Amino acid sequence: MSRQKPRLARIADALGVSTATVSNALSGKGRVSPELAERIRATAAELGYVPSVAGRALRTGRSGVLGLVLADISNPLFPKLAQAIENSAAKVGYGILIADSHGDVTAQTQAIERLIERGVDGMIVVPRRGTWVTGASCPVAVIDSPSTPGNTVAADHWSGGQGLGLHLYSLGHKHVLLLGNSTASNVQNDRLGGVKAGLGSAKVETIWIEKLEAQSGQGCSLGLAEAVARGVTAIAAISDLVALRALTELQRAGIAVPEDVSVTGFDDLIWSSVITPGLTTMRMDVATIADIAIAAVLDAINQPHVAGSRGTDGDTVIASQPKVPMELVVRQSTGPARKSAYPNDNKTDNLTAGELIQ
Amino acid sequence: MSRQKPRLARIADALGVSTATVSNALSGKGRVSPELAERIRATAAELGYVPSVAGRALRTGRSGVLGLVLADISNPLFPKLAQAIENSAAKVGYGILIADSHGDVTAQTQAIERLIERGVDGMIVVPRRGTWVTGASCPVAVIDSPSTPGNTVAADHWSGGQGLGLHLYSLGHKHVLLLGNSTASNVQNDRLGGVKAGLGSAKVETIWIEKLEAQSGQGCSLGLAEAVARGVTAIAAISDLVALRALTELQRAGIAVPEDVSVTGFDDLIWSSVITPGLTTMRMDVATIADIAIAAVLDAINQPHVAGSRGTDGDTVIASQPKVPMELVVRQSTGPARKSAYPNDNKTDNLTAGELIQ
DNA sequence: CGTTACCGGTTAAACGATTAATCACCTGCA
DNA sequence: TGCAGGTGATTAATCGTTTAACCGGTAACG
Repeated sequence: MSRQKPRLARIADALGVSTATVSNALSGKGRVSPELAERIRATAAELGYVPSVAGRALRTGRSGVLGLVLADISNPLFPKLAQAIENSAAKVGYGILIADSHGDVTAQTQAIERLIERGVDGMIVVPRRGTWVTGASCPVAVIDSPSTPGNTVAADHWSGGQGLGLHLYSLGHKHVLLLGNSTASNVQNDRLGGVKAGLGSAKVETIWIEKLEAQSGQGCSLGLAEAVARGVTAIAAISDLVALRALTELQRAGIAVPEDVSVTGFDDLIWSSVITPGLTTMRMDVATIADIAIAAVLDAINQPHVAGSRGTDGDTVIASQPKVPMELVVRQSTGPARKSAYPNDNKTDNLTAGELIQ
Repeated sequence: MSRQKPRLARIADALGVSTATVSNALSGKGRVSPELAERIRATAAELGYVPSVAGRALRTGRSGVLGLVLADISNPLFPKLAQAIENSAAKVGYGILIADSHGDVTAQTQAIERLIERGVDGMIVVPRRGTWVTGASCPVAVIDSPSTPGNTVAADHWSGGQGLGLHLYSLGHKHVLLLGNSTASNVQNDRLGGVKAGLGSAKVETIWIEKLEAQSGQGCSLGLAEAVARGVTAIAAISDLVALRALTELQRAGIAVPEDVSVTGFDDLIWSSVITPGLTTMRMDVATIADIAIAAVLDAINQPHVAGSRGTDGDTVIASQPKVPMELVVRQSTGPARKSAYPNDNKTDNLTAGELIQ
């Protein structure tokens, strides 16, 4: 059955009507009698008609494809985000073309250019911190941080941090260590700022890992055992990845989580639930974020045309709801603050040691 | 400067030549005098000409886009793979359209259909184990496992496993626990089969997690402490994710890695290097795999047309080199097998406990 | 009864690039 | 001089869809 792939004309011929009528019937736009429309749909389905995107794109000037550019695809959060965006886009009939920007600005610009050449109708960009989206001649939605200018939509990192802070505070933690990577990131500042706010009067220290590693070398110890020794009862990490690093460093040092110290992360990555103890973390609602971002871009695309600039001059699109709440996921890595100092008193600790075995 | 986006005709007008000549000059195909070609290229660049993919696609029947369908985008290995494939495709001027198949077969079929409708020239599929690629009317490359029929290219999981087994064996491990998820996966069977082969005469036990969890519930203990107690000195996990689960379960139980037991994974995921101890693992060469897969698909696309079936009937494409070697990454999670039994002898163990502090 | 409005379609012109066919011109050779 | 052959460019058809414009016919309306 090697029939040629049917075009509009073939199904028009089969029914003795014009291609225009078929087009109208299938798109439901023009004026076609209901019964004819039905017959057309039927034969279209029967013949296995698949519209040619190329033909349509050429005529309408729309490709039906959006670009997704990510600062660094190897970011562990990317899979969930890509999945969510692809789903949201598919729901409204759009495809997603991916582009990796390897983290640096020139590559990001090139990636954006490639997408433009491919004729995307719009783009979703998750930029590298600090970098700026530039020179896109189509609507662009930016997913970064609510406190970043030009941001379209993002998780409410600050409130999320606050929720985590409150969680720890309500467990009685009065001395908390914060683990960040870089002070240059809005997302990170938002998150840790929120945590501090949630912790209220508790004592707070902060370690910036990038700075630490610049001195002590990549992958160096974070000195968590010492921190616990000087009274820290909880560690709030900027991400699950950092939390994991902290958790294993603590466990390796024989410090029990959560009995001796609680640990929290951010992102709810895939492994957070399979490790022991399960990681208490703050999850972002990627599905909602994706929906909003896609909707915002589509709005801009379908805008008759903004009065002023004709070129849609690379301005990033704005969304109805820029902040999306995060969700606290409580697992086993957080618990009540220990009362006793550590590890100076090695007597009652035996009962935690006992728990270790179970 | 809101000039209309220049078409071929505009640059033709600017030089007083025909569009055909411009097209020929830019593509280097027809006969154009060198100097005129140069002038054309110059003004094209000056005017910022960007060819319309829609127009070209309509005429040539090629979209310049490949589809990438993944069983489950949230697979932690996906970022690296997607990145590699996007890179390889970009090198040869192709774009990558993503599609998520949510793991189940119907969704996978739908995803493939969506890609076809979008007019992709070919596809790369990383199928869910067991599922079969069906009904694609374009060249398809499958990345799964060398032992899967229809596979185009994949990492040599068996040899990789063997390498891991040899590594452990050379460290003196004579009693090894293998951790798999499901016996239904070719990849997993290849990997563990290879490990066994590499371990030679060593004693080997295997735990299939899916089976275990069916009895004892999701996220249950894997009983690793007991395994160590009965003499296991090394644990080879089917993936880094499982290795991580094992590592934290061990650490939580106060068992030192690698002093008391060595742990290995597969994949070299992003976190493998940041945890303590760093995970010894087997990395697949995603870049090479991507290159080969892309090349195979492109070959099929550019094939004048296979003598027989006109429809390129969904047969998966074959590659020049179906197996790509894996690379052993040795970190701190593996070490010499302990000599003494465990934990029956709790005397010399103090020295490992001493090491814990450092 | 004449004018208007609508209804269910058809015609034909784009959209932008590629490419086979054609053509004018020049050179070389008999 | 006449003809074959090559060169550098043009002409025009084509890909498949959308859509503004048009059209004959009928019903409504003043």
